[in-house]
Amino acid sequence: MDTVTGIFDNIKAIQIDNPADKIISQLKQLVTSGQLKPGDRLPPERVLSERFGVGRSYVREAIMKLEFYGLLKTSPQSGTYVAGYGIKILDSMISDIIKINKNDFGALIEARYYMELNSAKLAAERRSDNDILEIKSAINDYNEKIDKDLEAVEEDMLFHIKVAKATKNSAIESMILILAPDIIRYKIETDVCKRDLEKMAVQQHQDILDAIIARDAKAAQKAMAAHLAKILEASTKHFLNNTDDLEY
Amino acid sequence: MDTVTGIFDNIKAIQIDNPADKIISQLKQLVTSGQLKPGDRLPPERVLSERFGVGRSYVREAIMKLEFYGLLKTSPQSGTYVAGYGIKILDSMISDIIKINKNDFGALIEARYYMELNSAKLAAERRSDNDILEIKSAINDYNEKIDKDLEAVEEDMLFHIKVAKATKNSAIESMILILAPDIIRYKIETDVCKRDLEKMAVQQHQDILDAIIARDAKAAQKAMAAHLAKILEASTKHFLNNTDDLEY
DNA sequence: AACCAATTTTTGGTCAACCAATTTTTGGGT
DNA sequence: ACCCAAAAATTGGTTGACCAAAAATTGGTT
Repeated sequence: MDTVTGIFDNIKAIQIDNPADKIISQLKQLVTSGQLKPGDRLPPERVLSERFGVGRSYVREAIMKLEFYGLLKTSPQSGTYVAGYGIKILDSMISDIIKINKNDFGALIEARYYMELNSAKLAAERRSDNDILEIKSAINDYNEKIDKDLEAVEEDMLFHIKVAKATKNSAIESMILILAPDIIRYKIETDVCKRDLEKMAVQQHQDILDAIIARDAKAAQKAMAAHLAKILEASTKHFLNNTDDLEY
Repeated sequence: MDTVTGIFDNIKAIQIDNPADKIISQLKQLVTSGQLKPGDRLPPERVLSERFGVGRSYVREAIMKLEFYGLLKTSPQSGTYVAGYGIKILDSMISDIIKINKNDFGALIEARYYMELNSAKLAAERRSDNDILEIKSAINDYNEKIDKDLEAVEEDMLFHIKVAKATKNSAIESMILILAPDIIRYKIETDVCKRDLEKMAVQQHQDILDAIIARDAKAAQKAMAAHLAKILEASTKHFLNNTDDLEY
């Protein structure tokens, strides 16, 4: 036995969590325990870092994260304040923030599916002429790749992003954007887009575009549903789903 | 003239943007100019901070942000790498990330509307018995506040969050969560929820719950649409909307 | 020439010190 | 007692320095 590493091999795995997330947990506890009430000012960053036994960087990171979700508001030379939301909702939201970005693919694909249905619908209602041009361009890029028998996952995603842009709703656009990378990763990893499916997509994209051009919201939604049906079906088997009813 | 401040009053206002966002812009330029190709390793943080003339903290903040959206991946003692996505989509996504979180309320409310319709539907399909209990509890909290003639914006939001939890889809839950604070702010600022609307909500919440208990997806969706109709209508006047078709 | 172990360098991770603006305290003047 | 300006303390903002781990280099052995 030249080394003793074998014994400790599976020790280090614990404590993988980001320090910032642990700080968020601690802050949550401060809120739930009543030590930190809505509207209160947080202790100074220095105090927090000392009390939590961690560098100030992590405290700031945690605060930034919480601020991103609207739970904290920090004013430059004044302090950081808790949103005036009420303890119950604060508690609930902090809990969810911690487990955010640990989504399973099934949930991601499904969320995207519903999001995109609405995206297509609203795009059809509100698209400008320039939107049409951009979507056409994205379709062309996709088709070129397919013609050359190349992978075109990103070009497909870009098409969807352009459609989302046409909705003129920045919130919806942002959401589809947030989902995009995971979707791409999923598609590539699971090879859910077989060659024949990609060929079919050429026509499906065109159908969606045609409906958007015609400002036919219902047709656009239906075409999008058809386009996404396969990937939804393949990825949400763990949900008790019934995809045959398409009227959302 | 005791002071000369008057002259400089409107000088400082420029340069309001977060330094991190400017770094993201610069990184975007590196990508578009071809100096940084997909899959490449970024220059070390120190180099970037020097080249951009800014502290390393901001570089790290920008990288963290980009990493959150899946565009970068940083490995502890190795380096930060660009996602292998293709220049066009990278460019498009970075652009959108910069303008994220600057959503107008109209977009927010609308996005939430569609999200919640699906939330209600999926909740009806997948709710557990415990979900029912939690939703009931949220409804009770809301009703108590209303009975006492108190504001109950947060309690209402909590109801919606509980419904979202019942979907068992963490992605959808997260999205509703992200939208929640802005919605609350909007409601409070615009006083869109008049007293009579809040009274109506008591019954509407119950309708939604009943549909969820009955596992009637369509009814749940419809009830949710009715519940959100007013606020949607009030906030999306700048969109050319037709809210009378409820089949999403 | 090829391989491998020891060493050096480079990397992101972490922390502590400094800065400017704000707020609070102080103390002299009225 | 009150007021107001000056100084001290406190705040988040910003920067640079140190750490351990990983990668690259080196140099000797086969």
